[in-house]
Amino acid sequence: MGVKERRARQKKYLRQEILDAASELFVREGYENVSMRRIADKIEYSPTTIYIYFKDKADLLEQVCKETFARLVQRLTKIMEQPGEPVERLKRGLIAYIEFGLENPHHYRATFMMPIPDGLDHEKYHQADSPGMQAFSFLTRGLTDCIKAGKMHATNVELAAQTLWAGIHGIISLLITQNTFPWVGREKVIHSTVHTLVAGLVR
Amino acid sequence: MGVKERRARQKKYLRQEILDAASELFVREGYENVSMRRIADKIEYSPTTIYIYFKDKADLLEQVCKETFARLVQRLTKIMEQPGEPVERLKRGLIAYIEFGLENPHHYRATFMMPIPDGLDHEKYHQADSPGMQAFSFLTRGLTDCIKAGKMHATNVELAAQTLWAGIHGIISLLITQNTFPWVGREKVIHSTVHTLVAGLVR
DNA sequence: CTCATTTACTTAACATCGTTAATCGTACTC
DNA sequence: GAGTACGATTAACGATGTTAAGTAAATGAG
Repeated sequence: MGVKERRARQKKYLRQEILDAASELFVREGYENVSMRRIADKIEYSPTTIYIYFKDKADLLEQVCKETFARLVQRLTKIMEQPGEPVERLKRGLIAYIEFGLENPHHYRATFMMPIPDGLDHEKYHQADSPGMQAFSFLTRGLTDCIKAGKMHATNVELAAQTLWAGIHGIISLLITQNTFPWVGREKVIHSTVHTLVAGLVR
Repeated sequence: MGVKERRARQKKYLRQEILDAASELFVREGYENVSMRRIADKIEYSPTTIYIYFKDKADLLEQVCKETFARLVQRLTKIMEQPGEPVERLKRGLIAYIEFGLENPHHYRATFMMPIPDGLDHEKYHQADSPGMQAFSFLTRGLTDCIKAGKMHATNVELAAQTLWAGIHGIISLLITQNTFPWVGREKVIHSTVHTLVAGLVR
């Protein structure tokens, strides 16, 4: 009886269709401008159907972001596998992270610039296998590589990684929300941020 | 005929009352959890009355944030007036900015972590007299002080200020939204960020 | 084949939101 | 005292996220 399997396959298919529709709307408009009804319209189902596949709107968009951040992890993996000078490699990773954030401003905003829903999720969030945390772990890995190569003093690696994260998150989120600010130049300020952070850590 | 003046005074008084009520709710709940109706309830007026004094919800909360950021400007002014070593003074300013952001997470989020409403505000925002920009100008001032004192190379000051802003904004916004993340310690990571940025710029 | 159960989905509705139009009442002007 | 300007209100619109109840078809057992 492959009937169970077929049904499961169909469910999975619709689930993905919802994710895709939500993602597309989400990319064009922001989180708050995407309504459940519009997503439902797009896939030509009733709005309540979505609630069979996802707990609520927050859950749905969390899954959407998860998909997107998985692509970031792929990109970072590729960079980290490349040989060469570790500090340069770390810098390339930072730049890639920043570019990713600017390419996917709505996803980035949803995952890192939204208040974490108060509740008991204190542990559910920030699990090691979540794409966000995987991306973060690249920082610590890149840093330890630098230390091993003697390019950096072996201070608190975790602290350094968090400092680095703060820095690149800062430039991403500012460029996203304050895009009418008279920046001295996007590329320039991105490069300056990365350079300043790394220089400050190597010392 | 002081009648016109009295009316104006009354208007101003109610306007301030609305601002205060909105601010108090705003501090406790987030932007999205404060409704016009609840603000109206608090001051015991009808919801539509608010629209006589403020264009819409965004306008009202913008004014609330303006008030709050004016306090930050005061604080920064006090710090910048103090004598002493300019790099240390700059650092104290950065710390004060970060502390302010963490003390007023909702106001900070509303002004710097929200998508700028698309429209023609491209110039209205980022006016030099807005408290946000005034606060930013402290960075350039602090940096030029350092350069004058020979503590820093005279590279592009504007670029350095924007880099600094990105960095401190990063740690503020991350600590606000990702407060369940296993930080190595709030104070530690704040200090590390400031130190790294300044060290990276002085080089 | 028949009947009961499960399953996927929809319709209807609730509470709440920001906001506008129409209206009311009163304090002012003349 | 009549007319007016203005502050505030009531009622309503359209839209939101979400839940409860209902429907119709596919599935399983006898």
